[in-house]
Amino acid sequence: MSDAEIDEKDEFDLRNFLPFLLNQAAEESSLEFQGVYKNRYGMLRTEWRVLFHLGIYGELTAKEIGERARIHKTKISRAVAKLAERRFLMRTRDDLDRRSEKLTLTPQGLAVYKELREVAQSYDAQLAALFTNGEAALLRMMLRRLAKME
Amino acid sequence: MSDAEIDEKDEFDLRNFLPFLLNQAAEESSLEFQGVYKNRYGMLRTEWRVLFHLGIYGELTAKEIGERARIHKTKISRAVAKLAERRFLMRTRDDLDRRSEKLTLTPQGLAVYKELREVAQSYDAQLAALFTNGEAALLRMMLRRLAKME
DNA sequence: GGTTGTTAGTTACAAAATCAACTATTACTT
DNA sequence: AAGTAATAGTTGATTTTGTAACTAACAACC
Repeated sequence: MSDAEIDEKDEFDLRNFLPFLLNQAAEESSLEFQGVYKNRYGMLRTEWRVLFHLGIYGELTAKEIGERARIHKTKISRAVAKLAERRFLMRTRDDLDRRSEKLTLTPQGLAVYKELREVAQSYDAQLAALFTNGEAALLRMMLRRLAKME
Repeated sequence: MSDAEIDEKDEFDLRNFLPFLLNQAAEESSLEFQGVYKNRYGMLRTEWRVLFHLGIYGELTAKEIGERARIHKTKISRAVAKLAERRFLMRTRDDLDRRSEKLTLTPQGLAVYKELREVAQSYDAQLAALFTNGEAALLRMMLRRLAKME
């Protein structure tokens, strides 16, 4: 085997490449939770995110949700339309700026949010249980930094 | 404010929910690298992954790549077709099992892989520099566990 | 050796994401 | 106040993904 050929066998390991690892972990960890909101409520990923934002923070505009979760406005727009159609949220024009509308969950939307929150919390606990408390806390911190959320 | 209303203000924090955090971090961390393979080579995510698998491991079948990276066979099929069209890889029927074909990079494919690998390595280093060496190593380990890669 | 079941990979159709252009409203500039 | 630019959100066209059905080759069983 020549030196050139040895060179081909490189040491780069995909299984250590952070963007790849993050994607694999994100995809894998989304699966179980996705099963719930998708099969049980016919929801899409952006939809539960919007629902959660409203459930957690109360009244928000589409723009605000988009900024917080870094979701493009067309995605938000379509998710909001679907959630409104299913009577999970209500839109009211903002009288101070009539271009935007304030979004709030309906009682049904809130009920669904609360159910999903339960599932989310226990799933999160299940994932965190793979590590010690300190490790899990560190992981969350590191992910927030990678996500430029801090 | 009634107890019921106080109850609505819940302590669930999306910014700590692992599937959400993982997704945000994955998306954010993919951006810069995506810019390179997308703008420079008109490649899609699945395509660079296939390219990398072949660059790193040498000859593989579509099925093997799919298993290693947990990518669905239709995605692989299309990625392989595009890479073949651009002469980045070659397909040769496996004579022992003529259903499958062995995939290998062409010299051009290998050249592109090497360029992308450079970018990937320096980008990875840049991300890892957000943490201490020990933290980064722990992060990779935790992500592999979450991705069920170990 | 023919029937039935599996497997590798492709293709067709439906669902969803992306990108650009659009409407309506507000903000800025003069 | 008119004209221009900017912003919130929507819509339509294109691209990409996901799902299911398909072809071709192999395996197992009687």
